[in-house]
Order: sequence, then structure tokens, then C-alpha cells
Amino acid sequence: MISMYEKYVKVLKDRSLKITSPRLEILKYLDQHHSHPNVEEIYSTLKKKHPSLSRTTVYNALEILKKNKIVQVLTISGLELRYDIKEELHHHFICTRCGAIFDIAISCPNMDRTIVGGHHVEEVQGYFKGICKKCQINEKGRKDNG
Amino acid sequence: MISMYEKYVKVLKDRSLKITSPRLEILKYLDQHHSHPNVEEIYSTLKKKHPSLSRTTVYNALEILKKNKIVQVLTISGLELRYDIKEELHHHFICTRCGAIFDIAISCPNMDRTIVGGHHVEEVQGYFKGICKKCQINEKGRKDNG
DNA sequence: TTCTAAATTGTAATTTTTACAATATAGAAT
DNA sequence: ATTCTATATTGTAAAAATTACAATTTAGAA
Repeated sequence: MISMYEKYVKVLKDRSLKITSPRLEILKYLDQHHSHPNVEEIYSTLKKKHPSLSRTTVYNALEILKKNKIVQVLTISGLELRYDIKEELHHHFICTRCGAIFDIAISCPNMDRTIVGGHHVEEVQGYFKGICKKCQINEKGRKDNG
Repeated sequence: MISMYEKYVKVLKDRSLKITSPRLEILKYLDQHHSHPNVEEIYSTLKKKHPSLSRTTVYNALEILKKNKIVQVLTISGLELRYDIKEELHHHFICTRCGAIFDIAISCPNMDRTIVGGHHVEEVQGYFKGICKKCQINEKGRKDNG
């Protein structure tokens, strides 16, 4: 039987990173929850099943995964860092009402740029901020009902 | 003689905001320094000429100016918020080596979008991260010299 | 000039992230 | 399998950015 961690082991092995339980758990969490969680969400969720987990370990592991381009860091919130498993390039939308972050799959000619203004580009992030679909409906209801 | 603050008074008046010394100074600072400063830079610089200024006032004033769309907040750093007087829409580049932020004037079809993925857009930010022109030269020199 | 809502100020608390030292462990070498 | 070492984990404490809040001051209207 193939372990459910097999794919995450491979991801780490491919980068010559040590296979550790916290790293596997964090990778699995990000792979299964595309809510762009912050550190606290990852930590508190995993802590339940792995009481020995340290918050610092989550920070350390995410830092290593970021450096190895396995995860992506979003600064969209301005309040805290949010994390995402790296897949195809895409933009993001954050709702200023509920805080939810959504992937935005639109074509963008500037996404693949390797140079802008003479500077060497290593990462491109497109952020949209506003009110999400769901919150618009709630807001409408609130207004309609006084 | 027209005060050098005339234009900032107008900006505030146009939004029915009270004309206060901290607000005028902050506006002038942002207008004259397009380095995308953080709160600490604004505060410590203005504090020299206006010793009674409080850090909280800088936070409060920037919050008001942001709400009134007079200044723009950049979350590009992830470490702290950086501020910019709002002018024509443009993207930004941050150097991960020296922290400098540069305006990037490139055309972008997604910049004027008012809806993405069904969500209502109020703000669009395009961030590029990498090594700036200057740091590339320094880095090269360092490598060449061992 | 008087008045009041709003702004400023300073302190304290909160939140997020980093620093660091002690312990534990993955994986290589034996 | 055992030993070894560089690296990872852990917990506590510190740092940095931001927010909360109450007291004082003030802009601008009456």
C-alpha cells in the first residue's frame, strides 16, 4: 500500500530536503486546503493531531519550503502572511470584508516577465482587493432589510 | 504668498477632512519622497521637525488618507506596510536584497478590471519581486572578486 | 467666543515574526 | 544494526508592527 504521504516525500526528496513529520503534515495540509491559510491556522489545526508540534517549526518549515519554491507566500493581506502550494501561476483576490482569498485564473502578459524596469524578476504577484461574491449578497440582503 | 501646503490643504478640503498639521506634513512627505516609506520612516523623519508628533497619529492619519483614497498602501514587503501618494495606476517592484521599491510603468490589461471571478474589485496591485539593477551590479562585483 | 465632534497624543496591549539555545532525529557512514 | 553529525524540532523569550484606549487638545461650525 502506498502511503498517503508518498507524494510529499517525493517533493522533499526531489529537493534533497530531509523527510520530517512536520514538513509532510504541512505539505499535506496545504495540498488539501487551498484556503491560503496563515501560520496560525496551519499550526492550530495540525497541533490537534500532533500535540508536540511547535509554532516555530511551522515557521521554519514554511521558510524552507518557500526557499525551495515548493510553497508560495502571499503578502496580500498586509496583516499576516498566507501560504499556498505552488502550482500554475495565477493571481489572487482577497475580500476585505471576510478575509477570504480566491485564486484568479486570468491571462496576464506580465506574469512571465523576467525583467521589468531593468530589474531582475524572480516572482510576480497579481492582487485584487474588494468584496467577494458571497459578501456582496450578504451586504445586499442587509441593505434591503434595513 | 501661497503656502507650500496649499495643495495639501486642497486635497483634504476636497474630501471634507479636517486640516491638521500632522496630515499636511505626512502628505507633503509622501508627495516629496516617492520611496514608498513605511510608518517608521515617516514618523522618525517628521518627528525631528515636529517633536510633539505621535506614532499613533501617523497610523491614524495614514488610515484616514487610505480610506479617502488619497494614499495607497502596499503590502508588497510582507514585513510592514509601505505608503504611496495615489497617482496614476502603476505596478511595483521590490528588491529582496535591499528592500527598495520602484514604480513599474508597464501596460496591464487587468489593471482596470472591476470584476474578477465574479468578485467586485476595488483595488489592483501588481507586485514584482527580485534583485534590483543596483544590487545586481554589487552582487556581480562581489562574485567576481571572490 | 463658545462649543462639540473629531484629532492628537502617549501608554499599554496585541499580533506576527524572529532569535536562540537545548534536545531530538534523519540519513549517511561504518 | 550502530554510531555519528549536520540538521530539524521544540519552547521560551525578544523584537517589530500594529491596534486599543483614555486623556487632552483642537478644527471649524454655530
